[in-house]
Order: sequence, then structure tokens, then C-alpha cells
Amino acid sequence: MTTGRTKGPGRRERLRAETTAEIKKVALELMASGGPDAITLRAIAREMGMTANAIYGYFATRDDLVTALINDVYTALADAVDAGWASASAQGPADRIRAWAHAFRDWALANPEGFRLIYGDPVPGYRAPDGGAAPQAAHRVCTGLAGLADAAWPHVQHLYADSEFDWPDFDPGLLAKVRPAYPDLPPAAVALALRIWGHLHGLVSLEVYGHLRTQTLSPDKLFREELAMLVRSIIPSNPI
Amino acid sequence: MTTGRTKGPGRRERLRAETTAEIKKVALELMASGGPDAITLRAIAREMGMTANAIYGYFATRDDLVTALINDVYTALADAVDAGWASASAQGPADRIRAWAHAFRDWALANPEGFRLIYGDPVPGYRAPDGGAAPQAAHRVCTGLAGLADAAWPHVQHLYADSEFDWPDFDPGLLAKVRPAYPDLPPAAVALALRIWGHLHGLVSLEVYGHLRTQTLSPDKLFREELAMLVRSIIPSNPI
DNA sequence: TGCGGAAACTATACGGTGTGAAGTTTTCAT
DNA sequence: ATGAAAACTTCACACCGTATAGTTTCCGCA
Repeated sequence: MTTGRTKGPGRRERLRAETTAEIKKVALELMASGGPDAITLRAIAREMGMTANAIYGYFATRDDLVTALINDVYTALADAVDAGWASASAQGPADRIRAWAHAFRDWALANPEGFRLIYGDPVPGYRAPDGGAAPQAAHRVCTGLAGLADAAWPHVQHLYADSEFDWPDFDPGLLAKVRPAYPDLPPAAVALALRIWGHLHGLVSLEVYGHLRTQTLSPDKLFREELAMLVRSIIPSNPI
Repeated sequence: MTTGRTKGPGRRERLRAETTAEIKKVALELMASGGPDAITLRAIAREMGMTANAIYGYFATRDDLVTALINDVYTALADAVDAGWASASAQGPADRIRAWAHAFRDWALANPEGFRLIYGDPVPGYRAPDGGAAPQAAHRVCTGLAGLADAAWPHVQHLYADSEFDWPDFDPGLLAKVRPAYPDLPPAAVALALRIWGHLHGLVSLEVYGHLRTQTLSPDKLFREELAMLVRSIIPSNPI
């Protein structure tokens, strides 16, 4: 029993990874129970039986922790909508849109705090860094949307006959991700993707933020009808 | 020059009103420059050459101040969209929707912090009280939307022929405000109003929160095209 | 004209937050 | 076994909202 370096990763790093994961887990729990503002280093440390400053060994700053959370949450969202997409990939464009939309909404309603973290004002004064997993997840979501637009495009292109959109209208970074996946996509189809996105995000964010509760008592029905309307406007001869 | 009680309101109350207004003005400036979280009593007091606690003579708590700001801002938004509505009240439903939508978006882009204050997570842990000017302004906005739906209804009702909506689907408080103004409005038309609302809020909130900047470089164009698409889906034979 | 009371404001204090610097303990590699 | 590095604690500071008590200023009325 000379030394203990039996494993590859090393015991130290494993403990470190576990602690890192526990910090994020506790932070997510706090966020789920008390909103994004409940993510305080001291509360996390209290929950873990540590000192607040100990967390600085794992995250340089509180914003870094929030960034890590956003990365995780955003990736989870991307996984959810990708799963929704995959479950309907063999079906027509209308079913794909429906599957994607419901996956998006279901995830958002199941993780409202996460939704706020991604799409709202997560933590006052917080600004997302440039790199990281969050932009990557965002691009996965965008690519999913582009896939919906790509599938629906043959049915809807006549509506965009006089569209004024051109490639320079869109973010180069977005196009760099989307165009390789869907080379035949015209600029107007990207606009269609953004249109679908605007629809879904609009309704879901209204619902998540509670601005719909004061208006309708059946957000479910509203969402389904609105979705049916969107699909019908894209693929006219579509059975609801 | 016996005594100074020459005016009706009284000097004391006038000074009080001025100080109250200055507090709100400074708070709005802080919010505009540093986000909603920059609204701190100490910062306001610092800016005004006072002590933070002096503000407690004007607002019982920080949330009360935020509530007052929300009331003001929400009223300003309602004024803006009402003005947009009034400027096109003599025109057809398509023009009305366009005018209302552009008024809404223009106001939101001119007052992004105000938009966040109203529709986002204004201040962590903040919960709006029941009464006050904000719900009233919200109902003005809703009534404006109902007016759009009412004007467009004859053109679009065939789309809602098999609609499943009924009055119990909607918030009674909302209906109590809307139905007296538009007695002939069927339930599905309220759904149409919410549909327009979902569109506009969705796109504008994406834009205000910067989630559109990473996708399109011409949010203006996207909004106009999306609006044209919405109008076209409501009033088919409509010149863009 | 003077006075009493109310209103406006300050001073002090408490518990909360993020974060920096310094010191201590634990663990690993040699 | 020992030295270095990592993990963690302690103390400190500035900031936040807010409660309490004390002080100053002003208005209305006798």
C-alpha cells in the first residue's frame, strides 16, 4: 500500500467535481423555492455546512456560478426540445412544430425559474459572458427552429414571395450554425423560424411570468388553439 | 404680509409633492442607467443629498416606491398605446392594429427598463399589490386589445368557427372590464385579442431583453414583416 | 406673537449580501 | 518525511433595506 493513486481522475478531482455539482444542485433548489434572487453564496454555504467564501474556490464569483447554472439549465432546455423534435422527426411538419412547441412549453412550465434564468433578468446586473455552453445550447434551439422552418418551407414559401429578407439581416454566427445544417434554406425561411419562435416564446413567457393568469383561466387551451392557428397559417390544409 | 397661507394646497404639501416627484425621477434615472436593481434607497438619497431613511417619509418601503414607479410607467405605456389607437381610430382594423403595435413597440424600445419593470422580474422578491394604478393601466391595455379584436372580428370570425372558447375560460375581472366596452364580442374574439397580444408581447420582449440581437440584425424589419403576417392572417385581402 | 404639535430629517444600529486578504488545516506527490 | 498546493475558515470591508430614537424645521392657532 505505497500510494493511493489508483484511479485516473484522482480522488482530489473527484471530490472537487462532487462539491461543484452539489453547489449547483443546492443553488438550483434555492432558485426553485425562492426565485433567482435566492441564489446567495451564504445561503448555499449554509445549506452545505460550509463558509460562503469556500465557494470561491469553485466559482470565481457569484456571476460565474449563475453562468454555470444558466449553462446547465439551457442545455436541459435544448435537450428537452431536441427530444420533442426527435419524437416527431418521422412525421409531417405540422406534427413536428406541435411536438417541438409542446416540448418547449412543458419544459418551461416545469422549470419556470429556469426559464426566467435564461430568458428574463436572471440576476440584477448580470451579463452573460461570450463563450460557454449557453450560446451553444441557444444555437441548438435555433437549429431546431430552423429544422421546423425547413420542414414547413415548401408549404409556406408562397407567403414569403415578396419578402425583403436577405442574409445580411441575420446574425452571422447564427447563420454559420444553421446554414450548414440546412443548406437550401432561403433567408425568408429563417424569418419564418423567427416567426415561430416569436409565437412560442411570447405565449410561454406570458404564461411563465403570470401575465396570462389575469386574463385567461385556461392557458392550456389558449396555447393549443394558438398553436393550431400558427400551424394552420403555415400549412393551410392541416387537420387539427 | 401677515401669514403665508395664500395658496390652496399649502406650501408644505407642495414641497412634499415636489420631493416625492424628485425621488421617483431619480429612481427612474437610476433604473435607466443601471437596471432595476440600481433602485436603491441609499443611491437615491445620495443623489438628492439626503439620508436614505428620509425616503421612508415618502414611501413606506422600497417596494412601495417600486410600486409607484410601476404605476407611473404602466400608465405611460397605456397612454402611449391609447394615443396610437386614437391616431388610427378612423381607419380600418388593419391600420389600427399596426398603429397600436408600433406604439407598443416604440414605447418599449424607448423605455426598455420600464418594460422590464412591468413585464419582467422587476425587483427580486417584489410582489405587486392588488389595487393601484397599475392594474388600471393593464386593463386599459387590455381594452385597447379588445378594441382591435372587435374591429377585426368581422373579418376573422370564420377562422374561429370551431373555436372551443367560452366565457368561463377567461378571467372574470378581465371580462368585467372588456364586455361593457364591447358587448357584442364573442369569447373567441377575446382569444383573438390574446393572440394579438401574444404576438406583440413575444416579439417585443425578445427584442427588449436582447434575445433577438443574437439572431437578427434587423429587428425592425422582422417586426414589420411579422406584423404584416399577423394582419394578413386576420384580414386576408390586406395591402401591406 | 408665541407656542404646541406635526412633519421632515438625521443618527445609530442590526442583519443581510458579495467579496477580498490572511491564516490554518488537509491532502497529495516526491 | 517533507514541502507544496489545494481546501477551508476567519476577519474585514462596503453596500443593501429597515427599525428605532432623537433632532430640527415649519405650520396653524390662541
